[in-house]
This record gives sequence, C-alpha cells and structure tokens, in this order.
Amino acid sequence: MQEKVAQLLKKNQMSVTASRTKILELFLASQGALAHADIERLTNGFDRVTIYRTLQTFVDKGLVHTIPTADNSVRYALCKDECSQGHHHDDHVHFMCDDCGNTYCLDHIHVPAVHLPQGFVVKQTDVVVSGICSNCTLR
Amino acid sequence: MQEKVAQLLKKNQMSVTASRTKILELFLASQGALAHADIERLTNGFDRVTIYRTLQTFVDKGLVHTIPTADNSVRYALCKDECSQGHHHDDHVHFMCDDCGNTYCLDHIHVPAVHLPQGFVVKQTDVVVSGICSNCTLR
DNA sequence: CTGGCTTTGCAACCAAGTTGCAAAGGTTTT
DNA sequence: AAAACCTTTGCAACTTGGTTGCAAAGCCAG
Repeated sequence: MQEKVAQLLKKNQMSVTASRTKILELFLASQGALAHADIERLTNGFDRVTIYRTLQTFVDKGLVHTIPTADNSVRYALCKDECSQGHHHDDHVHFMCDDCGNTYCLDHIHVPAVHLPQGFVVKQTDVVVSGICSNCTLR
Repeated sequence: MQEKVAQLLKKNQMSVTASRTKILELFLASQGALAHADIERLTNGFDRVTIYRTLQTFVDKGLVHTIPTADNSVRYALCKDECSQGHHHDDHVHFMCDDCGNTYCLDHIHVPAVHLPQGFVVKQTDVVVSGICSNCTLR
C-alpha cells in the first residue's frame, strides 16, 4: 500500500514525502471528499500550512480536484485517471449530504448540457445536488 | 424611486433605514449579483458589519438569495416575487463570466432534473455555468 | 555520502465573517 | 410632537480560513 502510494506520487512527478504519502492514503481510503479540516483532524503533527501546500500541489498535478459546494466550503476529491497535470475533466455531478455532511463525486452521472441564450459561451458547468445520501436513507 | 424602495422594505416587514434603502437601491440598479465587497465599494460610510447584517436580513426576509459560485465566494441577487420569508424558490441557472467577473441569474433557464442512484434523496440542485457572458462576447 | 533543489514548520500576516454592547435611529402610542 | 420602546448601527475585539517569507530539514540524483 505504502509502495503503491509512492508509485502514484512519482508517476505524477512529485517527490515522496511523509505528508504527501499520508494525505494521499487518506484520499484513497475515503469514500467521499475531504476538506482541509478533515485532513488536519485525521493526521497528526503536520502543519496547517503543509496541508494547504500539499493539497495545492495535488491539484496542480492533476491528482485531485476541488469540489464546488453549496455552502462555500472547499473540498477535495481524487481525480479519475483522465485528469492530468493542469487539465481536469471534472464533468460529473457532485452530491452533498445534508445529514452526514459528506460530499461525493457521482462519477458516472454526467452534467447535463445547459442551453443558454445567444451570446453566452459556456466553458464549464458545475452541478451540485444536495439532499440525503444512500448511506443516510438506510438508517 | 426612494419611495418605491421604502414600500418594498415595508412590504417585507423591515423598518426603513438608510443602509437598507441604499443597499436595496443598488440591487435594483444592478444587472447581476453583488458581493459584500461590491456593496462596500459602492456605498460609503456604512460599516462592514452593517452591510453583513443587512444582507443577512434581506436573505432571511426572502428579498435576496445567495448564489453558489465556482470560486467559493458569496454573492447575492434579488429574488423574484415567488420567494418569500424563509422560502426561496431558487431553481434557475446561474452564470459567472470569466471575463468581467459578473454573476447573473438566468431566471428563465431552469435547472434540469438530475437522476441519481437509488437511495439518494434530492433536496436541491444548483447549476453554475461559467464562461463568457453576452456583454463580453460583443467586445 | 555529498551537494543541490524541494519541502517543511514556524511566525507573522491578511481577508472574511461574527459577536457583544452602548449609542443612535425608527416606530408606535398618546 | 414627545415619550417610550424596540430595532438597528458602529465600534472594537475576536475567530476562522488561508497566504507568505524564511531558515532548517528532507529528498534524491550523481
């Protein structure tokens, strides 16, 4: 596992350090998206600043993308393989659960095409759905 | 005009004060959405805190709604008449222009229904489109 | 295992937003 | 039109989230 994570870092042109390894492991182990605060809580000893910088590096290298949320908080989730350095293909729907607070990438649900009036050029469409996730409806 | 604004405030159960009048005028005069910083710039003399509280009051009273944005900044726009105290009908698409930075409510473009996997309960769907707005493509 | 570049931790800083409270302002009553 | 009462404002202080500069430590080629 550790080894696999190290390979993944190298493949994306990053040197292998303790914080990057640990944080990437967290992402691989997590179902949903992670916020800076989650990572701070789940690790111990890494400086706030290191976590900010590590996340930024992951985004720059195309390993992770930020998720638009309804409550204006910043969350991060692993990219699928199609994403690469400086080029994110983030065309899936995101879901925020009002109950457990988790945020999920619904990778297989693509954002619908939105038809705009003449003169508008569409570059990106973000869809954020909120409600109750499947884990929480069961309980 | 001043009178009309005062009526609008009263209709929504707010006392008529200088800051509320001025800020509501700004919204009525503005094409797109306004951020706290915009209002601070366009007015002079009102305290930051007063602007925060006025915006919050407008949201509570159903006069204004917040707009989800791709860059995690908070913006406000006038509600249509269907919105009322504590009950927003915010089911239209929002557009952010990468060029001029303006944010618009596309009131007549409704958010498409998104089909989610079993077990998910949808409460709200937010669609934020970014690109170039019709004002900026003309130039 | 040495040297050079990268990353980390710390401290300080900045921006956005919130809270408590006294003073000022709006509204209602008489 | 003034008094009384409740609401709103401005100020100061604080909190939270995020950034920057820099010296020390860490990574990884040769």
